[in-house]
Amino acid sequence: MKLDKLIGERFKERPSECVIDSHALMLRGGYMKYVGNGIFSSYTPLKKITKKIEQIIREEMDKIDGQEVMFPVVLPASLWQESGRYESVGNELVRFFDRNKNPHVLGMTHEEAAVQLVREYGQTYAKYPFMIYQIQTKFRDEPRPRGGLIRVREFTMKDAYSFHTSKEDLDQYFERCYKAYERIFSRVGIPETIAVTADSGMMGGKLSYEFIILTPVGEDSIAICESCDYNANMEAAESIVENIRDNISEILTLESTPNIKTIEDLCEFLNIKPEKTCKAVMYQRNSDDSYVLVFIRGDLDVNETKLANYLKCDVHPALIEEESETGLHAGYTGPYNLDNANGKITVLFDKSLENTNNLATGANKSEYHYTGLDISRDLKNINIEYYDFAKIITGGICPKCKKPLIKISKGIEVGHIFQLGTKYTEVMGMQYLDSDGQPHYPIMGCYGIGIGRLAASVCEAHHDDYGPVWPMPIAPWQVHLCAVRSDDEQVKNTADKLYSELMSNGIEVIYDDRNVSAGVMFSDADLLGVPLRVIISPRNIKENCCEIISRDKSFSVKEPIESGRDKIIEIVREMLNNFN
RNA sequence: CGAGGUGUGGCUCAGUUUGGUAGAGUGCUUGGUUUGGGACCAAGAUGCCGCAGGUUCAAGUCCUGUCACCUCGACCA
Repeated sequence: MKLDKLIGERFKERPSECVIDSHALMLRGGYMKYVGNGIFSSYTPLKKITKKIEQIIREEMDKIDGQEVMFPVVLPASLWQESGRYESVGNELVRFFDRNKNPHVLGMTHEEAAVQLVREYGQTYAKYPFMIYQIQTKFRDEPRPRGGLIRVREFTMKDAYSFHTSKEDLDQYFERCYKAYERIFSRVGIPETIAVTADSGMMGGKLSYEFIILTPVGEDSIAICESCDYNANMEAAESIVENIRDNISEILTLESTPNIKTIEDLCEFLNIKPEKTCKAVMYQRNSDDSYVLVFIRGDLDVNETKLANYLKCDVHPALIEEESETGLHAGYTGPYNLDNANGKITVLFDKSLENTNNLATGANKSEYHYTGLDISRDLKNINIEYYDFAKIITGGICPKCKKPLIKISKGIEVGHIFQLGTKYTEVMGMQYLDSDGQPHYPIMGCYGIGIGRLAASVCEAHHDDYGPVWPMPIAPWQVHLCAVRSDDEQVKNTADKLYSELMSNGIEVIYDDRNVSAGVMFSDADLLGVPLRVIISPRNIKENCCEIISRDKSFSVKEPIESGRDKIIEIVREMLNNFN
C-alpha cells in the first residue's frame, strides 16, 4: 500500500484531552477517530492491527478446542429476564424497545446467549465438555469512558464460554485456557502480562484470574509480593497487618478532644500513630439504604468490594451526620458504649483490630475520645467476629510467604477468566442427563479479552516519544519503505522495484514515495510504528545499498541493493519468530 | 450521580478581566525555492465563537438556562 493513499491524518500536536500516551499516539497517527463519548471509528492501520490480534486469538482458541460462533448484538429482554440480569444490572445495560414495543437490550456480555445457544445441544453428558467463543461488538454504557481505547463504551471483545460435567473437568480446562491466554499475550508482543487472582464482579462465580499489563497509567491496582510469586487484584487481595498488642494495657480514659474529628487531627492532638487508633467508617446498603458501620485500624481503608461480598449486597459510602436517625456523633464514633439500641446499624470489625489495645477512638459523645481502649477487655459484652475488610497496603504482609513485602502497582486488565459454576445454567434451566439418567446442571467457565484495549495496551507498553513500536506479529505492515528524494529517478526506480518484489514475496509493505522532506517522512513512519524500516535515498544509492533499520533502534544495517530483498525477508521472518 | 474544568476554522490555542469590524500557529489549495528528522517565500480558501433566551445602540466577551466534552471518584474486557 502506498502511504500517500492511506486515509487518515497524522499530525504533530498532542490532542488536549489525552492523558495517556497510547490515546494521543493513536489519534496523532491516524489510527482512529473520535465519534462520541467512548465511541471511536478505526482507520486502516488500527483495523489491520486488531485483525491480526483477532487471528492470533482465534488460533489459540481453536487449539484448545474452541468453536467460533456468533451471538446477536441485539437481544430480546426476555433472555435477560430468564437470568434475572434484566433487572439486576444497572444502566450499563442499554435497554430499548422495538417497533412492537417489545423490550430489547444491547449485548454487553453473552452468558445468556451462550446458554440459549447450546441448551438443547447439551442434553446428554456425552457431548461434554465443549467451548464456544465469538469475537464481537459489545456495548456497555459505562459511566465514564477514558484513556482512548482503554475504556470505551463500544468495543470488540473475544468472549468464550465452556461447559463441563464436573468441577475437575472445568479445572483442567481452566488451566488449558490459562496457558492459551499466556500464549496469546506473548504472541501479540506483551509476554510481560501477568495473571492475578481477582474478584469476579457481576459475572458471578468463584475462581477468577485477571491478565494484567503493569503500567503507571493503568486503572487497576495490583498487590504484588516482592519476595514470592503472589499477586492479586487489590479488590481480592487479603489484607494482613501485624496486630501489635502492647505489654501493658492502659486504663480506658475519656479525653476532651474539642474540634478533633479526623484520625489525622486525633493523632496530632494526642501525639500517637494512626495504627493506635480505631476508625469508624459508615456505609449504606444500595438495596434498602440500611446502615453498615465498619471499625478498622486508623491507618487502613475499607475495601468496598470485600464489604459488598461479605454483605452480599452493594454498598455506597455514607456520611455520619449529626442528629440523623443513626444517633451517631460525626467524628466521635467508637465501638465502646456505642448506642445501637434499635439495632438498625450493622456493626462490623476488621481483623486489623483483633486483640489490640491502647487504642484511641471516638467516645460516642461530641468533643470526646477514649484512649486506652483494649478491644478484648473493654468490648467483652458484645460478640465480635473479625473479618477482612481492609484494602491491602504497601508493606502489608504477603498472604502466601508471610513477608511484609507487598507492593501496590498499577495495571491495565487485558483479559479475565472466571469459573462461573452453575449460576447461569441453573436459572436458565439447562440440564444434561448423566450415564445413570440423572439430571445435572452443567458447570461453566467464561473467558474474555478486549481486542481494542489489548491493542492500546501494547501501544502503551511499547512506544517512544515519536510513536508506537508495534511488535511484528500485530504490526499494521511489516516493512515501511521510504524513498527519500523520490524525485531522483534512480531512487524512485530502485524503490519501486524493491516494493513490488517484497509484495510478491508476501511481505506487507507500506510504501512512502511522496516527494516530501525526510523529516516528514520519518515522523510519519515513527507514528505508524512499523517494526522494520527500509530507506532508499541518493546517499544510499551512491553506496549501492539500502538501509534497514528497526523501529525500536535496536539495529541498523546497510545491505547491497541486490541482496536487500532477501535480507529484508529474512529479518521479517526472524522478527516474527521472536514471538512464537 | 458527587466534585472540578473546557466549548472560538481540520488540529493546538489566544481574545472573555474592562462589550466596539474574528485572531495566531499548524494543516489545506496554487506557484516557486528547497530536500537525511515535521524547511522557506509569495498568494489564497476555510468560522451560526456549543445551543437557546435575555441585557445593550452594539455580545465571542455581561446575565439566565441548556447541551456536549474533559479530568478526579463509584463500575469493568
